Amino acid sequence: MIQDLSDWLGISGRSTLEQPRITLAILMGETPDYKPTLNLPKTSFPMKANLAQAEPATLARWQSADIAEAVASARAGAPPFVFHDGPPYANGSIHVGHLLNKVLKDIVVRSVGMEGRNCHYIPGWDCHGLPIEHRVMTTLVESGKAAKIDTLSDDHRRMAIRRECAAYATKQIKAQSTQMQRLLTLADYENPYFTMQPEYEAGTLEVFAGLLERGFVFRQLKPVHWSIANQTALAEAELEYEDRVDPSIYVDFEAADRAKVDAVFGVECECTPSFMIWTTTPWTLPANLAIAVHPTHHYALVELDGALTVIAAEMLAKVTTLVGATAVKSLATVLGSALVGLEYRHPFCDRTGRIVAADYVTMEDGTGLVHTAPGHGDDDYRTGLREGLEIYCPVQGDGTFDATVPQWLQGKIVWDANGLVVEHLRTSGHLVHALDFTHSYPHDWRSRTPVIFRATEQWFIGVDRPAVGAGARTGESLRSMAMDAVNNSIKFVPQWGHSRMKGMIENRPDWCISRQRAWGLPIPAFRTSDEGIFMTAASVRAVAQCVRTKGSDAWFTRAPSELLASYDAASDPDAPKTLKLDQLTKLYDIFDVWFEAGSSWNSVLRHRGVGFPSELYLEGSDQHRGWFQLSMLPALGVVGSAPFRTLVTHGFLVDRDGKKMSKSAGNALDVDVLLKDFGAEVARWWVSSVAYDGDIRIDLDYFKVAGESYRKVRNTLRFLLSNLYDAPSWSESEVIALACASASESIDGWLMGELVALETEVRAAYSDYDFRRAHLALFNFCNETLSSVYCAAVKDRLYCDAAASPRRRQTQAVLRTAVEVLVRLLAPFLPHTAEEAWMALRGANAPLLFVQTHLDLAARGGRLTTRDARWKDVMLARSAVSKALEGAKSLGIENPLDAACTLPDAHGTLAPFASELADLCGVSQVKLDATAQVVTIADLRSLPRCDRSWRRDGTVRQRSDGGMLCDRDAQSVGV
RNA sequence: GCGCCAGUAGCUCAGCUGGCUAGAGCACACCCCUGAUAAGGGUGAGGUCGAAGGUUCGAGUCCUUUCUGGCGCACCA
Repeated sequence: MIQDLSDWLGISGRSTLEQPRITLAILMGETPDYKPTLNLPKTSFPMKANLAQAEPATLARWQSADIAEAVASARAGAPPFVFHDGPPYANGSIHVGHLLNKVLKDIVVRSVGMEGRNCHYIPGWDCHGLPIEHRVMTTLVESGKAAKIDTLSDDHRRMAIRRECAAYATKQIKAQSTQMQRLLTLADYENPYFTMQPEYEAGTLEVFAGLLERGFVFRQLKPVHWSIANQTALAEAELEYEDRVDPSIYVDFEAADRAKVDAVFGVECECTPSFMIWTTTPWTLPANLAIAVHPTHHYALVELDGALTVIAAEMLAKVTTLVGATAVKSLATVLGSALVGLEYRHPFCDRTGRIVAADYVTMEDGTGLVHTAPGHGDDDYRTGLREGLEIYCPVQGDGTFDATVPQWLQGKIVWDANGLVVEHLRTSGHLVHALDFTHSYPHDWRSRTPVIFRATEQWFIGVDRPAVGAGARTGESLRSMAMDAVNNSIKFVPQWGHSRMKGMIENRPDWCISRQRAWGLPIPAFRTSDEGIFMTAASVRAVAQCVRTKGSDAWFTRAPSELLASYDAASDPDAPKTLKLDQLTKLYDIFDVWFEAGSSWNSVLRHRGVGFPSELYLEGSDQHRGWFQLSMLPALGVVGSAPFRTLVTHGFLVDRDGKKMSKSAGNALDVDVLLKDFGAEVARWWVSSVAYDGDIRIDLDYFKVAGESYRKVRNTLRFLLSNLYDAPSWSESEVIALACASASESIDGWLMGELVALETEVRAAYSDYDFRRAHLALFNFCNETLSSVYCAAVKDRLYCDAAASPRRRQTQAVLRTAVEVLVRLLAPFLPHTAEEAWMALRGANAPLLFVQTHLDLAARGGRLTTRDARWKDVMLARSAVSKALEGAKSLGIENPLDAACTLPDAHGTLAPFASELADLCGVSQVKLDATAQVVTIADLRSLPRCDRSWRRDGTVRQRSDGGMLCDRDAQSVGV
């Protein structure tokens, strides 16, 4: 609604449009140029961030000034915040997952530091293990060195490999460290921890000694992939799957007691029935101890060409066709569970086995009755453990049978045994059918020979064994302690981590901690002269002492007596009575790398005096099963409590379609490219914006978005800084006091209220690890509160008021306070940019931003600590004006300074703000009207425009210098 | 197959214990400014809330099933 100008002014009779005096200047056609008289913005803080070049410079400055050390000493006496880095594996270039993880951690380190806490963050690396050994071995094989190494003695061979691995790991760590520092992360990179450091290894052995002492450690048979050619256990990564032809045989196992089978099926058999099994590894039959059936599938007793056989009902047709049976008659059917407990006679070993139930039995291949040899299969092994069967493995390391099998098999190698077994079964009448079967079969990646599954002795940490001896929580098992910790003492962020980890702990099996490799920390066990095992808590501690100074290489280069130099059998209650140290020989199992990483709370937090427990562990959600759990179990066993109070997990990065990232799929983003194209700050800004608790989509486009948003924040900072070039050099407390003294009804007062709220909100979000919330609050504050509202409103007074006018100075005090607050709040996300702004504000010799703490305006702001609720109406009025102005454009009022507006103010709520409304709405004049219903716009284009402020506020007239100026500008210029 | 999680405008996300016409930012369209200018401002158009059932006076919000995707585990005798 547009009113006539004279109506609006309410001065229709008396015109303010006086005939201006015609000055000489105007006669001469000269208009004074007022631009030089304005206080236009000026700053050294550039609009263009140029991050790809500027960040490395900042980094170099930080490194040469050792800011990690500077921050540490500044916080020396402050309350500690213990935060512990989970060690990434020292292999390969860092990927975007590392970027996410390390930046999130750095945000914690820096935000906690800004709160004044002392956070000594030590970065770590996981160094041992198969991926490195595998990679090194591949190189050695390719270069032909492996053959030479193989000719060395065991200790020398292992040392040769270990030296290569250590060199490789060291190189990887160096490269990764550089990349992580390039992400502008703040950590003690001068003193990182590596799991291969001697002191670290000693710390790991101490943990192991503690577990041994509490009775959690035991040795037991377990099937592993075994290379006959190399006489070693192999890990999954060392296997290559190739097609292989094996005999596929169907075998009848005769029931031990006909009457019991009769009873189960409710029929009377005329001859002894059999259970038909299927296998493609006939050589494992000598180790058969059981037959597994599925408890809820149906099994039929059938007459097959005169013989009675039990077979899964579902498999009947398939099997009879295959074996070519002509007369098939099903006599009765029962559930698998009914068969459980029945016994059968082993076809060629003098013993009986029994039927057991197993859920993993499928109806895809075979007969639905699964040959079970606990010494030769993982499933079989678990079934065996559950059923209390012996983990029987008659096959020796060289692939031959021992003396426990029938004589015709003794000493035969398993591959020859296949044929022998088949022939034997054929002769004895147990073989129902045999054919060749081609399947994918694991092979040793080095010798290219097929591997076998063979039970070997391994070390375990039992999760259900009660703690024994003196110490915390005697009688409790690791599982029960872990359940207690998960349920009662650990805080999970996000919350669902609780149920996830609980489920995992409920189900986890005993922890197999031994590996048969060279690149790792040896399990310091010895073999005694009478073939026993010697390893006690005290002996492990003695070896730990040796390792502390000489490293774990000592195990390979020293004699047992040297390794046990500090061991005193007399004072070791667990020492075997007949112990003869000089007759010990070393065993060569190494620790699962998870055990090493899982001991970091001891090797790093306790040994280096950082503090225990850690306030926080922060890793990807895969670590619920990994590092979190495998750190918690040893700590519970040794200390009785978890090594962390809070677990924060982040999800995994997926591509824009939600698909997993992988190099092979070609959807992986290269960190170096991101840093080059966007800079670490934009990457960090993106990380801070992400909802990290679930899957995180990542794409170049999202970095573009983050870059835009970063620029917005940067430009807002720039605007603030650029209007402070001539501000008095207030001290921090002076400027805060001045800013906080802003009148509640002033734009400055409003901004101060918003600023206090922002500081409170962002700090709370940081402490909740809700970085996204902090990010959004900061962005909205810069984008909306500052850029769109405050800066726009305050421009006029900053540019046009006399430089030293109280009103302008007041606003400058608020601007300065806003920068002080923002720079601190932004520092955890954007350390480089925040510091850049900080130095633009305080000069290059300013004290280090990262040793500052938050201003804590809420505690210092007096009446501004809460927002003034009256501003809500003012802001509503402001947006109503925006809309009205939009409508006025069609009438030719395109520039808001050409407009005046009337605001309805029935209850006088706007009245106290009257003097600020024109600036706030960006128009030349505002009038309040108690009777108006809607905002109305008036066209001021026929009023003279101030040459300096471009406003048409009704006071514009020609001044002594010949220019058309409003009162305020005339005063500013002094005419 | 099992456990945990997610699925709301083109994109990233808010929507608490179920209740007015489902919100924000970005992107987009149109416009303004040219004294934050390889900047700044305004307005606007975008959604059958993965799908199907159910509970309820009423569901994006609760229950069941299902689809898609992620993490972890198990499995191929």
